[in-house]
Amino acid sequence: MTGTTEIPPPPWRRPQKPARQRRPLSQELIVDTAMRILDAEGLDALSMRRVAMELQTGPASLYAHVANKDELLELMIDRITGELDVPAPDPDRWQEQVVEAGMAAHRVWTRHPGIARAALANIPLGPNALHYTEAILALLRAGGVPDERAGMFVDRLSLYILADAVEDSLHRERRTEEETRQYYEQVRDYFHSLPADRFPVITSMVGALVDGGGDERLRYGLELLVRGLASYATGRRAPADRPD
Amino acid sequence: MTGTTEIPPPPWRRPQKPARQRRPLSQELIVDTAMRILDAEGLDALSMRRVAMELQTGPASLYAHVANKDELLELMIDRITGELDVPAPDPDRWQEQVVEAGMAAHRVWTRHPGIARAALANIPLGPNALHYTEAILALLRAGGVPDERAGMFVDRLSLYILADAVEDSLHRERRTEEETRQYYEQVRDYFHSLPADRFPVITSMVGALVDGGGDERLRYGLELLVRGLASYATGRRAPADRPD
DNA sequence: GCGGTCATGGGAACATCGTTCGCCACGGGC
DNA sequence: GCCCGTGGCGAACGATGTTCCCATGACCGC
Repeated sequence: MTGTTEIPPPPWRRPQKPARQRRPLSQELIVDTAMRILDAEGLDALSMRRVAMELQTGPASLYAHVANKDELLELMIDRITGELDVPAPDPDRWQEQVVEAGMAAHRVWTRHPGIARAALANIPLGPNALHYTEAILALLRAGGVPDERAGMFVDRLSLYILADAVEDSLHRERRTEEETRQYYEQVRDYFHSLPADRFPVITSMVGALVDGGGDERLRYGLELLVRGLASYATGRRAPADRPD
Repeated sequence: MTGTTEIPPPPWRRPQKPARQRRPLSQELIVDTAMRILDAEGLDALSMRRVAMELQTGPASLYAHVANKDELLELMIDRITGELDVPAPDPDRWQEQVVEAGMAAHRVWTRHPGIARAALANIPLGPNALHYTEAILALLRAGGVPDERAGMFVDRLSLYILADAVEDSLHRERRTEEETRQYYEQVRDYFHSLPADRFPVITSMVGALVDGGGDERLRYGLELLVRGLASYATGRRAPADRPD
């Protein structure tokens, strides 16, 4: 804060003072910059030193507002959890709603490249995560899922979504889009080149093994989980549980 | 240079030569010792230096037999994949068989603490992994699952198993058995202390959220996936797909 | 036999990383 | 008006994966 009765600064000292501007360095500011680095360059580029540099200071300064890197990651994860959104329950469409919510959550995680890796470590329990859990549970309850089933289901669901996001980030980080295509081409050829007598099943179904992009696989897993949950329903069959 | 006409070694230098025994340092030997360290102290303790120290040499020596740490991890993962086992297909029990195979695979991964984290990065494609995939696919085919479904299913199944193993290892590494119990106690209390008007669903089903150990949760997820897969069956209902 | 070549073995160093130590400057309470 | 606590931060510590460069020793063509 520049005082009210400031003396006219000597001209040759002029450029130094504004460069040394008093940036009040708070936990929020630190998380802000960390998020910016994460979104732009991924988790591997996020180091304490990098954050400090962005704030034009040394790494030691951060530790006054953040216990360590793990806490910083937790704060970031909690903030990201706040971006998760769940639709209002529609009992007739609960299965599709759960699948769509899962797809949306996956999109949120991959929007911040690599952070899913850290999120897998700390089960989030902040207010944002609670709201999300509450909303999913409401969806399930509206669909008639008994509580004992629903409780564990949300746990398994978020584990699956995070795992897929982690896998995505790990693959994306070492290959470009084009290299990934070539890689899958090679895998396909490799499968085809296998001896059919030792791998009769694999060689006869290469297409089913390697076809399908990330989104398709993700959705398939979500559907497996949801239909599995629906299969426990005792009396009435859930609406979407018909053969296709 | 020790010439051909070697002078008789001084007695006090004697014990040095056998200690400096020529250990021929091969890729297999490196993987062996790395596995020993992993099993005894976990993935975090596994560093190039640690492996080199165990072999009484410097870290640089390893790079003649192993391109880098990632390749070493890949070799270890491939070896571990060889421990995976799948029962011979019994068409009447294919659902239980898949679940049991999943539980067994999880046991293999957690027997080598932390390695699942690395396995999530590199989808294994070595011969051992192929045999495993082949066996699971045979199980599914015997159960009457169409190929297009089965292909993606094995992918999702192993992703889920690995994810659960990763979660386990991450939690186990920061807390002892007793601390974990206390931790869950705290979570339970925390859930109970939440305002019921803002979190009506969560507060009314705390038990369903926190109860159940790791194995129970793992099995539940496996059953979700398998029952989900069975629900696609068009004609006949799969044997185990009855309400309970 | 013998000299040269080349892969293996390894000591030292480099570039990072997360984190801690100790000092500096400032600002509000006695 | 002094004084002490606290935020800021340069420097350093210990660890990591990896590379440089040199010594050693075995093999191979002459």
